[in-house]
Amino acid sequence: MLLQDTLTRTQKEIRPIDGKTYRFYCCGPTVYGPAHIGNFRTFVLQDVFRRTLETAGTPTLHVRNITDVDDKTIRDSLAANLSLKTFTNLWLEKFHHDCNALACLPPHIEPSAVEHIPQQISMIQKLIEKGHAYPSDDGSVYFKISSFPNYGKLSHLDERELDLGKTQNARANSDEYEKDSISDFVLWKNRRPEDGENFWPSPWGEGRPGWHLECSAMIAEYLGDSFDMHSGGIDLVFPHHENEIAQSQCACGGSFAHHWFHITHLLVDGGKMSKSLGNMYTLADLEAKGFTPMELRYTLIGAHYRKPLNFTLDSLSASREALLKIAKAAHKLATNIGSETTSLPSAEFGPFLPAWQALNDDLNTPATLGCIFTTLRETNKLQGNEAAAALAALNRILKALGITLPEITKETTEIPPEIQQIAETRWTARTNKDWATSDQLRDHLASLGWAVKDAKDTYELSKI
RNA sequence: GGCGGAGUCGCCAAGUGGUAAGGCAAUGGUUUGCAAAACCGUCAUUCGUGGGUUCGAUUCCCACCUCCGCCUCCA
Repeated sequence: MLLQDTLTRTQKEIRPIDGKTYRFYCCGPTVYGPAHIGNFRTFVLQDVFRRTLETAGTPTLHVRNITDVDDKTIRDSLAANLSLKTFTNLWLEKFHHDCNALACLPPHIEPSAVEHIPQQISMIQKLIEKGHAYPSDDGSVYFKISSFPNYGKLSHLDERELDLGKTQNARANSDEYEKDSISDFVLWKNRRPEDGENFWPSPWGEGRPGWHLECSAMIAEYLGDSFDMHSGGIDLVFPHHENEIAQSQCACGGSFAHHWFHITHLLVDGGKMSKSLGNMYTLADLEAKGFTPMELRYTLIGAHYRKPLNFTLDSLSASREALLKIAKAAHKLATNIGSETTSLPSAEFGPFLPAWQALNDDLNTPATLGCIFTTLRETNKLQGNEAAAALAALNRILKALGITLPEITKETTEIPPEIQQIAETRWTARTNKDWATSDQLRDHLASLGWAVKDAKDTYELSKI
């Protein structure tokens, strides 16, 4: 498959370096609160990427960290009067629940930052030894950007005019950590009162690791100095990923990530999602409004990953109908297969080849969905083996997208006897062409929360 | 200010130097006593504005307008 690479700004073929397993790292959540739909856009797209590779027959090694020690987790755990571990576990559990509901495959390795502090300390030591980092008087350690000429390649710093002077003044006025150059970033933070009991011993005194370092240390541990891909939200390009490159290449050598895959942020109602605007949705929020996780997933893959996705509640309703439409078409195919089908489901994409090609063309999920509907119209009349092949192909595509279809078989809900009684009475009236009574009873049923649909020789009751 | 992105039907959203996918909504028909459901159709001479290049541009170039994101923590 072809995929855009942030560093080179070109589309590159996705192929494992070692020719076997595609090994990639995703920046995971900071577990200090519920993940919102913006977070999940990133995780869902990464999941589609992985599923597409695996569908094509390439095994993957998916590593995604948990950031469970940083400013926010410490601040909020103290505010909640819980230990850091207890606090972050709470949100980690919630995160796993949401991921599962959204059909995101669990990463093969999910390292916790707080459990890799020794690795982080040894990486800092290596950086100091090689002259890429320096301790300050207060016991913090900084990365020396001037020691890494390649700094800024990913975010194309040379093309930007970073007003470092302005930033410097702002920092100088606050009693922030000391550093030689304003752009130097912290690797190890000295112990401070507001950290409570959350500090660890180090050669530079008690303190805790800097955020950027966590990922570098865990990557070195599980993927080594060179691996296939690094992925995350677009906001992480600078400075987070830039800093990771600097730390990792200086400490370990190697080429670090061969491909950078960044997912653009989603917008809500055309603007930024924020708590103050009240449009920061979590999965639980949407479920409370009656939507399903799958409807959210469908919505999240409804726009190309490099374009802003304008999320609205209406789009969730549209997704619901669209999913239903696919489900009905799939059901029709299944019905059309009949009993005389002899061919085994093939591994080919058959009539759904255009959909598969779109997916492999820079992960164009919206085009893929479009192709599915177009093809579905043509497969509508297929029978027997052809229907079987089409259905198998459709299922392969849906699996790559991580989409599961809603049940369209009639749910056998319990019908209360009194409701059944009214319906019977109405049916009798209807059979006698007593339309007035029939319609009146239909309205009555509706007011009781039941819809009645007439067929030729029978009727159907369903809850509204 | 710098960097990056976006402006395509009421909404969401692909795409392309050769005459605009798809979904939702809407709407017509078949069906129905009427509905609902289902099925079959219809639905952008037009792609922010103004120029330019071209046989031809929505697609390339220039200018402008509007919007969004980043440059501090952020998926």
